[in-house]
Amino acid sequence: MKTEKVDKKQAILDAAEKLFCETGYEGTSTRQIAKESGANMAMINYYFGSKEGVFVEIMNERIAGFASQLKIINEDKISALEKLHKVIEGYVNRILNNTAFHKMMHRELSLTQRPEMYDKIKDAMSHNMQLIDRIITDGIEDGTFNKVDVRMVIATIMGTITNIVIAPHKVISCSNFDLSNPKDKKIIKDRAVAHLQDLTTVYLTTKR
Amino acid sequence: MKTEKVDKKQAILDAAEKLFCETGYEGTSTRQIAKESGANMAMINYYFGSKEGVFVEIMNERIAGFASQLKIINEDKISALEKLHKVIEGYVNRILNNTAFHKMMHRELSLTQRPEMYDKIKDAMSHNMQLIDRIITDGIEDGTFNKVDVRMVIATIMGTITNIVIAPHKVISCSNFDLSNPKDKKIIKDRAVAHLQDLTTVYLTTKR
DNA sequence: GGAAGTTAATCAATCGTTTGATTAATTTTG
DNA sequence: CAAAATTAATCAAACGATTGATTAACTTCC
Repeated sequence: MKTEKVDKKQAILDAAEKLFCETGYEGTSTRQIAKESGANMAMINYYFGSKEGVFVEIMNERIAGFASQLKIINEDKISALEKLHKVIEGYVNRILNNTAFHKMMHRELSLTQRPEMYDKIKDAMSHNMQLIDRIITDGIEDGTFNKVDVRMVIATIMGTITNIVIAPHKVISCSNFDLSNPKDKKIIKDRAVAHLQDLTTVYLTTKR
Repeated sequence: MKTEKVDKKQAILDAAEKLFCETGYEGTSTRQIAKESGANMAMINYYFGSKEGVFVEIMNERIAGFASQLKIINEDKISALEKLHKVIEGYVNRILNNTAFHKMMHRELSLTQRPEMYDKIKDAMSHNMQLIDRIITDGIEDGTFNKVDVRMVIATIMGTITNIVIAPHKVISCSNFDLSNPKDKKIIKDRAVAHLQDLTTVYLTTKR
């Protein structure tokens, strides 16, 4: 008997992430998840205990993948500006390669009903923020960067990317544009990186 | 007999907006709305036809208040940069004075289940975007602004503000900070306006 | 044969909505 | 003017449908 060994557990996670992204956590029923993943409803509770268990698992999985990526940058013997540009490129890439999850995460940040999840996301983000904060602060202290409102600059960098993901129509008015299309995604990625690198270069290093 | 004539209809709208913001549309039940507003459950359908009717009414009310505000700016005989600074100040003020609604609107943008609502929000935003687009484009054409990726600059301005509203912990790490506290809100407002005006000034007008 | 995986059937709880009745205010009529 | 008719507002109760979760039986596999 050749059962197609597509891991049911993973299929549930994938389907749930897709649906949670599209219609929200409360807007998605366990029956939808079961149908979309091809698993029986009871499998959700069998593997994850509850609907929220699925959600928590997705978030934990993704957040774990967060931290492992940006360590090396800060050890390179390159200028603060180059470091920042590397971070921007990495950040844009990761977020635009995971737009569904990023939307989900951001939406969860704007709700109050799962405080533990809010804190978890906040902690995961603050890690990245501290990295950027350190890069910019170092640049200011060694005189290569202007004195700026560091946290606001970070909010600008992250906010720009998030805004592009959630409201791409702001950037591309073309109606048949689709972020899930690899070609369109590449275009947006390049534009976002170019813009943010240019912006930070001018704003942080222009003598005035 | 002087019954306290607090309009039940408005009470429902107020309660619903508060709850929709805190726990999302799907996460809020009509029973909660009824309880919070002090109205009977049936009044929701009596006045608005359905739960979604309440939601649509809230959005329409708010979006209507949107358009009426920014007309004058573009007629002033002031420079493109001054216009942009005025727009930034107005935008920051409006969004930080309506953080709850703005969160709700932004969350709705990231969902796919109510396309008409998505389009409605998109249209309301595009109006403002065209205004900013025009200001920057004019500045570029008359030579006072550098040639930049206009839509990306807009995404940066709007994204920064949205990011501050939804994730204020990024800007203020102080734990007992509260955006609903007028004093704290004023501080954030001023910082956001100062940052964005400084950023746009440097980025758009620095000769290079 | 027993642990792990899978299924259909079922559970109580909650969902948004509707109902029929009642009250209070307003308008019409004699 | 006052009785009658009409309207708007409000209520408790109930509706059918759906929710997340659980059960118990069945299958698969080592």
